[in-house]
Amino acid sequence: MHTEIDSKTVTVDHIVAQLTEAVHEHRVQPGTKLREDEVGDIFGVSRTLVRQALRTMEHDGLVTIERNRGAFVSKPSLKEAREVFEARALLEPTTARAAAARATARDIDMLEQHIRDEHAALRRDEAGLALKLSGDFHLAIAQIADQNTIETFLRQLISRSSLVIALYWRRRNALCESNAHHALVEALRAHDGDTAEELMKGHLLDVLSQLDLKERAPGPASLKDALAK
Amino acid sequence: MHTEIDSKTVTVDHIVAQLTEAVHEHRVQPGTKLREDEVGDIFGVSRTLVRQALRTMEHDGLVTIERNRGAFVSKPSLKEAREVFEARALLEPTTARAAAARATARDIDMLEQHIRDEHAALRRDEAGLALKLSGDFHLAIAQIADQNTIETFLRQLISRSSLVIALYWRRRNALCESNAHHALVEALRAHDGDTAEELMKGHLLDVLSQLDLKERAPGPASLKDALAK
DNA sequence: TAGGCGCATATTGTATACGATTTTTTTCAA
DNA sequence: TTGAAAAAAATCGTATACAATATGCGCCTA
Repeated sequence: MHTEIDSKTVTVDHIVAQLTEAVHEHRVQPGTKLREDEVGDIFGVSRTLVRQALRTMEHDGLVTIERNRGAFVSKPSLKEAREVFEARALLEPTTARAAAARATARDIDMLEQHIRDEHAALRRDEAGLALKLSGDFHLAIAQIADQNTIETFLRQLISRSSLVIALYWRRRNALCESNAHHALVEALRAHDGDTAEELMKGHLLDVLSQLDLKERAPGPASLKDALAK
Repeated sequence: MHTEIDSKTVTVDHIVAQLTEAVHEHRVQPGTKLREDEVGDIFGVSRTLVRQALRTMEHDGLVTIERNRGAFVSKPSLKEAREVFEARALLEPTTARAAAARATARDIDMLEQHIRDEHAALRRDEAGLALKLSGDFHLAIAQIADQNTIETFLRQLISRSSLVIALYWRRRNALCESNAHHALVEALRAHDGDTAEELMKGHLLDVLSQLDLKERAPGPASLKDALAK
Protein backbone atom coordinates (compact mmCIF):
# COMPACT_ATOMS: atom_id res chain seq x y z
CA MET A 1 0.00 0.00 0.00
CA HIS A 2 1.56 3.25 -1.08
CA THR A 3 2.13 6.06 1.35
CA GLU A 4 2.32 8.79 -1.26
CA ILE A 5 0.74 11.99 -0.09
CA ASP A 6 0.99 13.94 -3.32
CA SER A 7 -1.55 16.49 -2.26
CA LYS A 8 -3.68 16.75 -5.38
CA THR A 9 -3.49 13.27 -6.85
CA VAL A 10 -5.11 11.74 -3.81
CA THR A 11 -8.73 11.36 -4.70
CA VAL A 12 -11.43 8.85 -3.95
CA ASP A 13 -10.69 6.99 -7.15
CA HIS A 14 -7.03 6.86 -6.23
CA ILE A 15 -7.79 5.31 -2.86
CA VAL A 16 -10.14 2.81 -4.45
CA ALA A 17 -7.53 1.90 -7.05
CA GLN A 18 -4.76 1.41 -4.53
CA LEU A 19 -6.84 -0.65 -2.14
CA THR A 20 -8.34 -2.67 -4.95
CA GLU A 21 -4.93 -3.44 -6.36
CA ALA A 22 -3.73 -4.54 -2.95
CA VAL A 23 -6.64 -6.93 -2.66
CA HIS A 24 -6.19 -8.21 -6.19
CA GLU A 25 -2.56 -8.95 -5.50
CA HIS A 26 -3.44 -10.68 -2.24
CA ARG A 27 -1.36 -8.27 -0.22
CA VAL A 28 -4.38 -7.86 2.03
CA GLN A 29 -6.40 -10.95 2.81
CA PRO A 30 -10.16 -11.43 2.96
CA GLY A 31 -11.41 -10.57 6.44
CA THR A 32 -8.91 -7.77 6.98
CA LYS A 33 -10.46 -4.84 8.76
CA LEU A 34 -10.08 -1.48 7.05
CA ARG A 35 -10.34 1.17 9.73
CA GLU A 36 -11.27 4.57 8.40
CA ASP A 37 -8.70 6.51 10.41
CA GLU A 38 -5.95 4.11 9.48
CA VAL A 39 -6.67 4.27 5.76
CA GLY A 40 -7.09 8.01 6.00
CA ASP A 41 -3.67 8.39 7.63
CA ILE A 42 -2.07 6.27 4.95
CA PHE A 43 -3.39 8.42 2.14
CA GLY A 44 -3.31 11.66 4.06
CA VAL A 45 -6.99 12.45 3.77
CA SER A 46 -9.90 12.69 6.14
CA ARG A 47 -12.37 9.92 6.82
CA THR A 48 -14.83 11.59 4.48
CA LEU A 49 -13.01 10.41 1.39
CA VAL A 50 -12.12 7.06 2.89
CA ARG A 51 -15.76 6.35 3.58
CA GLN A 52 -16.64 7.14 -0.02
CA ALA A 53 -13.91 4.82 -1.23
CA LEU A 54 -14.98 2.00 1.06
CA ARG A 55 -18.57 2.38 -0.03
CA THR A 56 -17.53 2.15 -3.66
CA MET A 57 -15.60 -1.01 -2.93
CA GLU A 58 -18.58 -2.42 -1.10
CA HIS A 59 -20.52 -1.94 -4.30
CA ASP A 60 -17.88 -3.86 -6.18
CA GLY A 61 -18.19 -6.69 -3.69
CA LEU A 62 -14.64 -6.26 -2.46
CA VAL A 63 -15.57 -4.87 0.91
CA THR A 64 -18.33 -5.66 3.35
CA ILE A 65 -19.52 -2.90 5.64
CA GLU A 66 -21.21 -3.83 8.91
CA ARG A 67 -23.12 -1.01 10.51
CA ASN A 68 -21.30 0.52 13.45
CA ARG A 69 -18.62 -2.14 13.12
CA GLY A 70 -16.66 -1.09 10.10
CA ALA A 71 -15.41 -2.25 6.73
CA PHE A 72 -13.76 -5.59 6.05
CA VAL A 73 -12.34 -7.17 2.94
CA SER A 74 -15.13 -9.50 1.86
CA LYS A 75 -15.06 -13.23 2.40
CA PRO A 76 -17.30 -14.66 -0.32
CA SER A 77 -19.28 -17.70 0.74
CA LEU A 78 -19.20 -20.88 -1.30
CA LYS A 79 -22.48 -19.92 -2.89
CA GLU A 80 -21.20 -16.48 -3.81
CA ALA A 81 -18.03 -18.02 -5.18
CA ARG A 82 -20.01 -20.31 -7.44
CA GLU A 83 -22.26 -17.47 -8.54
CA VAL A 84 -19.28 -15.39 -9.56
CA PHE A 85 -18.05 -18.03 -11.94
CA GLU A 86 -21.53 -18.82 -13.18
CA ALA A 87 -21.98 -15.18 -14.07
CA ARG A 88 -18.60 -15.04 -15.76
CA ALA A 89 -19.49 -18.14 -17.75
CA LEU A 90 -22.56 -16.29 -18.95
CA LEU A 91 -20.82 -13.05 -19.90
CA GLU A 92 -17.30 -13.80 -21.04
CA PRO A 93 -17.62 -16.34 -23.86
CA THR A 94 -19.98 -14.14 -25.84
CA THR A 95 -17.79 -11.16 -25.10
CA ALA A 96 -14.75 -13.03 -26.40
CA ARG A 97 -16.67 -13.72 -29.59
CA ALA A 98 -17.45 -10.05 -30.00
CA ALA A 99 -13.82 -9.18 -29.32
CA ALA A 100 -12.71 -11.57 -32.06
CA ALA A 101 -14.81 -9.66 -34.53
CA ARG A 102 -13.35 -6.29 -33.57
CA ALA A 103 -9.75 -6.95 -32.52
CA THR A 104 -7.17 -4.81 -34.30
CA ALA A 105 -3.46 -5.49 -34.67
CA ARG A 106 -2.84 -2.96 -31.93
CA ASP A 107 -5.24 -4.82 -29.62
CA ILE A 108 -3.40 -8.07 -30.25
CA ASP A 109 -0.05 -6.46 -29.48
CA MET A 110 -1.44 -5.14 -26.24
CA LEU A 111 -2.75 -8.54 -25.20
CA GLU A 112 0.56 -10.20 -26.01
CA GLN A 113 2.41 -7.67 -23.91
CA HIS A 114 -0.04 -8.50 -21.13
CA ILE A 115 0.81 -12.15 -21.37
CA ARG A 116 4.54 -11.44 -21.34
CA ASP A 117 4.13 -9.34 -18.20
CA GLU A 118 2.15 -12.09 -16.60
CA HIS A 119 4.77 -14.73 -17.33
CA ALA A 120 7.52 -12.44 -16.14
CA ALA A 121 5.71 -11.95 -12.86
CA LEU A 122 5.32 -15.68 -12.46
CA ARG A 123 9.03 -16.24 -13.08
CA ARG A 124 9.81 -13.74 -10.36
CA ASP A 125 7.47 -15.65 -8.05
CA GLU A 126 5.13 -12.71 -7.71
CA ALA A 127 1.98 -14.78 -7.78
CA GLY A 128 -0.18 -11.90 -6.57
CA LEU A 129 0.91 -9.62 -9.37
CA ALA A 130 0.45 -12.38 -11.91
CA LEU A 131 -3.07 -12.94 -10.67
CA LYS A 132 -3.91 -9.27 -11.03
CA LEU A 133 -2.47 -9.18 -14.54
CA SER A 134 -4.51 -12.23 -15.43
CA GLY A 135 -7.63 -10.37 -14.36
CA ASP A 136 -6.59 -7.37 -16.42
CA PHE A 137 -6.28 -9.64 -19.43
CA HIS A 138 -9.91 -10.69 -19.15
CA LEU A 139 -10.96 -7.10 -18.75
CA ALA A 140 -8.97 -6.07 -21.79
CA ILE A 141 -11.00 -8.47 -23.88
CA ALA A 142 -14.22 -6.80 -22.79
CA GLN A 143 -12.65 -3.48 -23.71
CA ILE A 144 -11.79 -4.75 -27.16
CA ALA A 145 -15.36 -5.99 -27.53
CA ASP A 146 -16.37 -2.38 -26.83
CA GLN A 147 -18.97 -3.48 -24.33
CA ASN A 148 -18.83 -0.95 -21.59
CA THR A 149 -21.75 -2.18 -19.56
CA ILE A 150 -20.56 -5.75 -19.53
CA GLU A 151 -17.06 -4.55 -18.79
CA THR A 152 -18.33 -2.88 -15.64
CA PHE A 153 -19.94 -6.09 -14.46
CA LEU A 154 -16.89 -8.07 -15.39
CA ARG A 155 -14.68 -5.75 -13.38
CA GLN A 156 -16.72 -6.60 -10.31
CA LEU A 157 -16.70 -10.29 -11.06
CA ILE A 158 -12.96 -10.37 -11.56
CA SER A 159 -12.45 -8.49 -8.31
CA ARG A 160 -14.50 -11.06 -6.49
CA SER A 161 -12.66 -13.81 -8.29
CA SER A 162 -9.50 -12.60 -6.60
CA LEU A 163 -11.18 -13.05 -3.25
CA VAL A 164 -12.50 -16.45 -4.21
CA ILE A 165 -9.05 -17.55 -5.31
CA ALA A 166 -7.54 -16.26 -2.08
CA LEU A 167 -10.02 -18.33 -0.11
CA TYR A 168 -10.58 -21.47 -2.15
CA TRP A 169 -7.50 -22.04 -4.28
CA ARG A 170 -6.33 -25.63 -3.97
CA ARG A 171 -2.63 -25.81 -4.66
CA ARG A 172 -0.82 -22.86 -3.20
CA ASN A 173 1.96 -22.64 -5.75
CA ALA A 174 0.66 -23.98 -9.01
CA LEU A 175 -0.90 -20.87 -10.47
CA CYS A 176 -0.45 -22.25 -13.93
CA GLU A 177 -1.94 -19.99 -16.52
CA SER A 178 -0.88 -22.74 -18.91
CA ASN A 179 -1.26 -21.16 -22.30
CA ALA A 180 -4.97 -20.61 -22.25
CA HIS A 181 -4.54 -16.89 -22.68
CA HIS A 182 -2.15 -17.34 -25.53
CA ALA A 183 -4.51 -19.60 -27.43
CA LEU A 184 -7.26 -17.04 -26.93
CA VAL A 185 -5.14 -14.32 -28.42
CA GLU A 186 -4.50 -16.48 -31.47
CA ALA A 187 -8.23 -16.94 -31.98
CA LEU A 188 -8.77 -13.21 -31.66
CA ARG A 189 -6.00 -12.51 -34.15
CA ALA A 190 -7.66 -14.84 -36.63
CA HIS A 191 -11.05 -13.19 -35.98
CA ASP A 192 -12.29 -16.67 -35.15
CA GLY A 193 -15.28 -15.95 -32.94
CA ASP A 194 -16.40 -19.55 -32.55
CA THR A 195 -13.02 -20.67 -31.28
CA ALA A 196 -12.62 -17.63 -29.03
CA GLU A 197 -15.97 -18.32 -27.43
CA GLU A 198 -15.17 -21.97 -26.89
CA LEU A 199 -11.70 -21.27 -25.53
CA MET A 200 -13.06 -18.75 -23.07
CA LYS A 201 -15.73 -21.16 -21.91
CA GLY A 202 -13.14 -23.87 -21.41
CA HIS A 203 -10.72 -21.54 -19.71
CA LEU A 204 -13.29 -20.49 -17.13
CA LEU A 205 -14.21 -24.10 -16.43
CA ASP A 206 -10.53 -24.84 -16.07
CA VAL A 207 -10.02 -22.16 -13.44
CA LEU A 208 -13.20 -23.25 -11.70
CA SER A 209 -11.97 -26.83 -11.54
CA GLN A 210 -8.91 -25.70 -9.63
CA LEU A 211 -11.02 -24.22 -6.88
CA ASP A 212 -12.25 -26.17 -3.91
CA LEU A 213 -15.92 -25.26 -3.87
CA LYS A 214 -17.26 -28.36 -2.22
CA GLU A 215 -19.38 -28.01 0.85
CA ARG A 216 -17.24 -28.28 3.94
CA ALA A 217 -17.31 -27.16 7.54
CA PRO A 218 -20.21 -24.73 7.28
CA GLY A 219 -18.61 -22.55 9.92
CA PRO A 220 -20.43 -20.57 12.59
CA ALA A 221 -23.81 -21.04 10.93
CA SER A 222 -24.01 -24.58 12.17
CA LEU A 223 -23.01 -23.81 15.73
CA LYS A 224 -26.44 -24.73 16.98
CA ASP A 225 -26.32 -28.05 15.17
CA ALA A 226 -22.83 -28.70 16.48
CA LEU A 227 -24.03 -28.20 20.04
CA ALA A 228 -27.06 -30.40 19.45
CA LYS A 229 -24.47 -33.15 18.85
CA MET B 1 -41.48 11.80 -3.68
CA HIS B 2 -42.44 11.28 -0.07
CA THR B 3 -41.92 13.97 2.51
CA GLU B 4 -41.95 11.62 5.47
CA ILE B 5 -39.56 12.66 8.16
CA ASP B 6 -40.04 9.68 10.41
CA SER B 7 -36.85 10.31 12.25
CA LYS B 8 -35.38 6.82 12.35
CA THR B 9 -36.59 5.25 9.14
CA VAL B 10 -34.80 7.81 7.02
CA THR B 11 -31.58 6.16 6.05
CA VAL B 12 -29.39 6.16 2.97
CA ASP B 13 -31.12 3.06 1.66
CA HIS B 14 -34.46 4.72 2.17
CA ILE B 15 -33.44 7.74 0.14
CA VAL B 16 -32.04 5.53 -2.60
CA ALA B 17 -35.23 3.49 -2.68
CA GLN B 18 -37.50 6.51 -2.89
CA LEU B 19 -35.50 8.27 -5.56
CA THR B 20 -35.06 5.07 -7.52
CA GLU B 21 -38.76 4.36 -7.44
CA ALA B 22 -39.50 7.86 -8.66
CA VAL B 23 -37.17 7.38 -11.61
CA HIS B 24 -38.57 3.94 -12.37
CA GLU B 25 -42.07 5.34 -12.45
CA HIS B 26 -40.99 8.21 -14.67
CA ARG B 27 -42.05 10.78 -12.12
CA VAL B 28 -38.65 12.36 -12.57
CA GLN B 29 -37.23 12.49 -16.07
CA PRO B 30 -33.70 11.81 -17.30
CA GLY B 31 -31.65 14.98 -17.08
CA THR B 32 -33.34 16.23 -13.93
CA LYS B 33 -30.88 17.85 -11.56
CA LEU B 34 -30.82 16.46 -8.04
CA ARG B 35 -29.48 19.19 -5.79
CA GLU B 36 -28.09 17.94 -2.53
CA ASP B 37 -29.73 20.56 -0.34
CA GLU B 38 -33.07 20.07 -2.01
CA VAL B 39 -33.07 16.32 -1.60
CA GLY B 40 -31.80 16.72 1.94
CA ASP B 41 -34.65 19.04 2.82
CA ILE B 42 -37.19 16.64 1.37
CA PHE B 43 -35.99 13.77 3.50
CA GLY B 44 -34.98 15.86 6.47
CA VAL B 45 -31.33 14.85 6.51
CA SER B 46 -28.05 16.57 5.92
CA ARG B 47 -26.16 16.54 2.64
CA THR B 48 -23.89 13.83 4.02
CA LEU B 49 -26.49 11.14 3.60
CA VAL B 50 -27.80 12.55 0.36
CA ARG B 51 -24.34 12.39 -1.16
CA GLN B 52 -24.02 8.76 -0.17
CA ALA B 53 -27.37 8.02 -1.74
CA LEU B 54 -26.54 9.82 -4.97
CA ARG B 55 -23.22 8.03 -5.19
CA THR B 56 -24.99 4.70 -4.80
CA MET B 57 -27.37 5.61 -7.57
CA GLU B 58 -24.48 6.67 -9.74
CA HIS B 59 -23.13 3.16 -9.31
CA ASP B 60 -26.44 1.76 -10.45
CA GLY B 61 -26.27 3.94 -13.54
CA LEU B 62 -29.35 5.91 -12.57
CA VAL B 63 -27.49 9.10 -11.76
CA THR B 64 -24.54 10.84 -13.34
CA ILE B 65 -22.36 13.01 -11.14
CA GLU B 66 -20.31 15.80 -12.72
CA ARG B 67 -17.59 17.18 -10.54
CA ASN B 68 -18.46 20.53 -9.03
CA ARG B 69 -21.66 20.58 -11.05
CA GLY B 70 -23.88 18.10 -9.30
CA ALA B 71 -25.96 14.99 -9.80
CA PHE B 72 -28.39 14.45 -12.66
CA VAL B 73 -30.70 11.61 -13.57
CA SER B 74 -28.73 9.82 -16.28
CA LYS B 75 -29.51 10.11 -19.96
CA PRO B 76 -28.19 6.90 -21.50
CA SER B 77 -26.73 7.31 -24.96
CA LEU B 78 -27.90 5.14 -27.83
CA LYS B 79 -24.86 2.94 -27.36
CA GLU B 80 -25.52 2.55 -23.66
CA ALA B 81 -29.15 1.79 -24.39
CA ARG B 82 -28.18 -0.99 -26.78
CA GLU B 83 -25.64 -2.36 -24.32
CA VAL B 84 -28.25 -2.57 -21.60
CA PHE B 85 -30.45 -4.80 -23.66
CA GLU B 86 -27.54 -6.82 -25.01
CA ALA B 87 -26.51 -7.54 -21.44
CA ARG B 88 -30.03 -8.45 -20.47
CA ALA B 89 -30.23 -10.79 -23.44
CA LEU B 90 -27.14 -12.49 -22.10
CA LEU B 91 -28.29 -12.84 -18.51
CA GLU B 92 -32.04 -13.24 -18.42
CA PRO B 93 -32.84 -16.22 -20.66
CA THR B 94 -30.49 -18.51 -18.75
CA THR B 95 -31.81 -17.12 -15.50
CA ALA B 96 -35.37 -17.87 -16.59
CA ARG B 97 -34.30 -21.43 -17.31
CA ALA B 98 -32.84 -21.76 -13.82
CA ALA B 99 -36.00 -20.27 -12.35
CA ALA B 100 -38.12 -22.84 -14.15
CA ALA B 101 -36.17 -25.58 -12.44
CA ARG B 102 -36.69 -24.12 -8.98
CA ALA B 103 -40.06 -22.37 -9.02
CA THR B 104 -42.42 -23.42 -6.25
CA ALA B 105 -46.18 -23.04 -6.15
CA ARG B 106 -45.70 -20.09 -3.86
CA ASP B 107 -43.36 -18.44 -6.37
CA ILE B 108 -45.93 -18.87 -9.13
CA ASP B 109 -48.64 -17.32 -6.99
CA MET B 110 -46.39 -14.36 -6.32
CA LEU B 111 -45.67 -13.84 -9.98
CA GLU B 112 -49.33 -14.05 -10.89
CA GLN B 113 -50.15 -11.45 -8.28
CA HIS B 114 -47.46 -9.30 -9.86
CA ILE B 115 -49.11 -9.59 -13.25
CA ARG B 116 -52.50 -8.73 -11.81
CA ASP B 117 -51.05 -5.61 -10.17
CA GLU B 118 -49.43 -4.65 -13.43
CA HIS B 119 -52.64 -4.98 -15.41
CA ALA B 120 -54.56 -3.09 -12.76
CA ALA B 121 -52.07 -0.25 -12.98
CA LEU B 122 -52.43 -0.17 -16.75
CA ARG B 123 -56.20 -0.04 -16.50
CA ARG B 124 -55.88 2.93 -14.19
CA ASP B 125 -53.61 4.58 -16.76
CA GLU B 126 -50.68 4.61 -14.38
CA ALA B 127 -48.11 3.75 -17.00
CA GLY B 128 -45.19 4.63 -14.75
CA LEU B 129 -46.31 2.29 -12.02
CA ALA B 130 -46.95 -0.45 -14.53
CA LEU B 131 -43.45 -0.04 -15.89
CA LYS B 132 -41.93 -0.34 -12.44
CA LEU B 133 -43.98 -3.45 -11.70
CA SER B 134 -42.86 -4.93 -14.98
CA GLY B 135 -39.26 -4.45 -13.88
CA ASP B 136 -40.02 -6.04 -10.54
CA PHE B 137 -41.38 -9.04 -12.37
CA HIS B 138 -38.09 -9.62 -14.14
CA LEU B 139 -36.23 -9.22 -10.88
CA ALA B 140 -38.51 -11.69 -9.17
CA ILE B 141 -37.49 -14.32 -11.69
CA ALA B 142 -33.84 -13.84 -10.80
CA GLN B 143 -34.80 -14.18 -7.16
CA ILE B 144 -36.58 -17.44 -7.86
CA ALA B 145 -33.51 -18.64 -9.72
CA ASP B 146 -31.64 -17.95 -6.48
CA GLN B 147 -28.89 -16.14 -8.34
CA ASN B 148 -27.94 -13.27 -6.13
CA THR B 149 -25.02 -11.99 -8.13
CA ILE B 150 -26.91 -11.94 -11.40
CA GLU B 151 -29.86 -10.40 -9.60
CA THR B 152 -27.68 -7.49 -8.57
CA PHE B 153 -26.59 -6.89 -12.14
CA LEU B 154 -30.12 -7.27 -13.37
CA ARG B 155 -31.32 -4.71 -10.89
CA GLN B 156 -28.96 -2.19 -12.45
CA LEU B 157 -29.92 -3.16 -15.97
CA ILE B 158 -33.62 -2.86 -15.25
CA SER B 159 -33.06 0.53 -13.68
CA ARG B 160 -31.28 1.71 -16.77
CA SER B 161 -33.99 0.16 -18.90
CA SER B 162 -36.42 2.57 -17.27
CA LEU B 163 -34.27 5.44 -18.41
CA VAL B 164 -33.94 4.00 -21.88
CA ILE B 165 -37.68 3.59 -22.16
CA ALA B 166 -38.22 7.14 -20.96
CA LEU B 167 -35.91 8.40 -23.67
CA TYR B 168 -36.44 6.08 -26.60
CA TRP B 169 -39.93 4.63 -26.34
CA ARG B 170 -41.75 4.94 -29.63
CA ARG B 171 -45.48 5.08 -29.00
CA ARG B 172 -46.30 7.07 -25.95
CA ASN B 173 -49.43 5.26 -24.90
CA ALA B 174 -49.15 1.68 -26.09
CA LEU B 175 -47.23 0.13 -23.25
CA CYS B 176 -48.63 -3.26 -24.15
CA GLU B 177 -47.21 -5.96 -21.98
CA SER B 178 -49.29 -8.25 -24.19
CA ASN B 179 -49.24 -11.53 -22.32
CA ALA B 180 -45.55 -12.25 -22.51
CA HIS B 181 -45.24 -12.31 -18.75
CA HIS B 182 -48.20 -14.61 -18.42
CA ALA B 183 -46.77 -17.11 -20.88
CA LEU B 184 -43.50 -17.04 -18.98
CA VAL B 185 -45.24 -17.87 -15.74
CA GLU B 186 -46.92 -20.83 -17.40
CA ALA B 187 -43.55 -22.16 -18.51
CA LEU B 188 -42.16 -21.71 -15.02
CA ARG B 189 -45.14 -23.51 -13.54
CA ALA B 190 -44.54 -26.44 -15.85
CA HIS B 191 -40.83 -26.41 -14.99
CA ASP B 192 -40.22 -26.11 -18.71
CA GLY B 193 -36.76 -24.54 -18.83
CA ASP B 194 -36.39 -24.65 -22.61
CA THR B 195 -39.61 -22.76 -23.18
CA ALA B 196 -38.92 -20.31 -20.40
CA GLU B 197 -35.53 -19.49 -21.88
CA GLU B 198 -36.99 -19.02 -25.35
CA LEU B 199 -39.89 -16.93 -24.13
CA MET B 200 -37.56 -14.64 -22.21
CA LYS B 201 -35.30 -14.25 -25.21
CA GLY B 202 -38.26 -13.38 -27.39
CA HIS B 203 -39.75 -11.06 -24.82
CA LEU B 204 -36.56 -9.01 -24.59
CA LEU B 205 -36.31 -8.78 -28.36
CA ASP B 206 -39.93 -7.70 -28.41
CA VAL B 207 -39.33 -4.85 -25.98
CA LEU B 208 -36.18 -3.89 -27.84
CA SER B 209 -38.08 -3.72 -31.11
CA GLN B 210 -40.41 -1.13 -29.62
CA LEU B 211 -37.54 1.20 -28.89
CA ASP B 212 -36.21 3.72 -31.36
CA LEU B 213 -32.50 3.05 -31.17
CA LYS B 214 -31.57 4.19 -34.63
CA GLU B 215 -28.94 6.86 -35.02
CA ARG B 216 -30.60 10.21 -35.32
CA ALA B 217 -29.95 13.90 -34.81
CA PRO B 218 -26.94 13.75 -32.50
CA GLY B 219 -28.34 16.74 -30.63
CA PRO B 220 -26.41 19.82 -29.55
CA ALA B 221 -23.13 18.20 -30.58
CA SER B 222 -23.90 18.83 -34.24
CA LEU B 223 -24.69 22.50 -33.88
CA LYS B 224 -21.49 23.42 -35.63
CA ASP B 225 -22.35 21.10 -38.51
CA ALA B 226 -25.86 22.52 -38.66
CA LEU B 227 -24.47 26.01 -39.07
CA ALA B 228 -22.02 24.81 -41.71
CA LYS B 229 -25.19 24.07 -43.67
C1' DT C 1 -10.92 -17.67 40.40
C1' DA C 2 -14.92 -17.32 37.17
C1' DG C 3 -18.38 -14.54 35.71
C1' DG C 4 -20.79 -10.36 35.09
C1' DC C 5 -21.44 -5.49 35.48
C1' DG C 6 -20.04 -0.82 34.40
C1' DC C 7 -17.00 2.54 33.03
C1' DA C 8 -13.28 4.05 29.72
C1' DT C 9 -11.76 3.86 25.13
C1' DA C 10 -12.06 3.26 20.32
C1' DT C 11 -14.61 3.49 16.14
C1' DT C 12 -18.24 4.52 13.26
C1' DG C 13 -22.53 7.69 11.95
C1' DT C 14 -24.24 12.20 10.99
C1' DA C 15 -24.23 17.10 10.95
C1' DT C 16 -22.02 21.27 10.37
C1' DA C 17 -18.40 24.53 8.93
C1' DC C 18 -15.45 26.36 5.61
C1' DG C 19 -13.09 26.64 1.21
C1' DA C 20 -13.36 25.95 -3.92
C1' DT C 21 -15.83 26.04 -8.08
C1' DT C 22 -19.56 27.11 -10.86
C1' DT C 23 -23.51 29.80 -12.10
C1' DT C 24 -26.13 33.87 -12.10
C1' DT C 25 -26.64 38.69 -11.73
C1' DT C 26 -25.04 43.22 -12.03
C1' DT C 27 -22.42 46.82 -13.90
C1' DC C 28 -20.36 49.58 -17.27
C1' DA C 29 -18.47 50.88 -21.60
C1' DA C 30 -18.79 50.71 -26.62
C1' DT D 1 -28.78 47.52 -26.76
C1' DT D 2 -25.05 44.36 -26.65
C1' DG D 3 -21.10 42.38 -24.81
C1' DA D 4 -17.72 41.48 -21.58
C1' DA D 5 -15.96 41.76 -17.09
C1' DA D 6 -16.66 41.80 -12.26
C1' DA D 7 -19.29 40.90 -8.27
C1' DA D 8 -22.61 38.10 -5.89
C1' DA D 9 -24.98 33.98 -5.05
C1' DA D 10 -25.57 29.23 -5.22
C1' DT D 11 -23.71 24.79 -5.05
C1' DC D 12 -20.42 21.29 -4.45
C1' DG D 13 -15.90 19.18 -2.08
C1' DT D 14 -13.47 18.20 2.02
C1' DA D 15 -12.38 18.49 6.80
C1' DT D 16 -13.73 18.73 11.33
C1' DA D 17 -16.80 18.31 15.37
C1' DC D 18 -19.98 15.98 17.93
C1' DA D 19 -23.21 11.99 18.76
C1' DA D 20 -24.16 7.04 18.82
C1' DT D 21 -22.57 2.58 19.08
C1' DA D 22 -19.39 -1.09 19.90
C1' DT D 23 -15.29 -2.93 22.21
C1' DG D 24 -12.24 -3.86 25.85
C1' DC D 25 -10.63 -3.55 30.50
C1' DG D 26 -10.89 -3.54 35.41
C1' DC D 27 -13.40 -4.21 39.37
C1' DC D 28 -16.52 -6.37 42.21
C1' DT D 29 -19.05 -10.28 43.88
C1' DA D 30 -20.04 -15.01 44.75
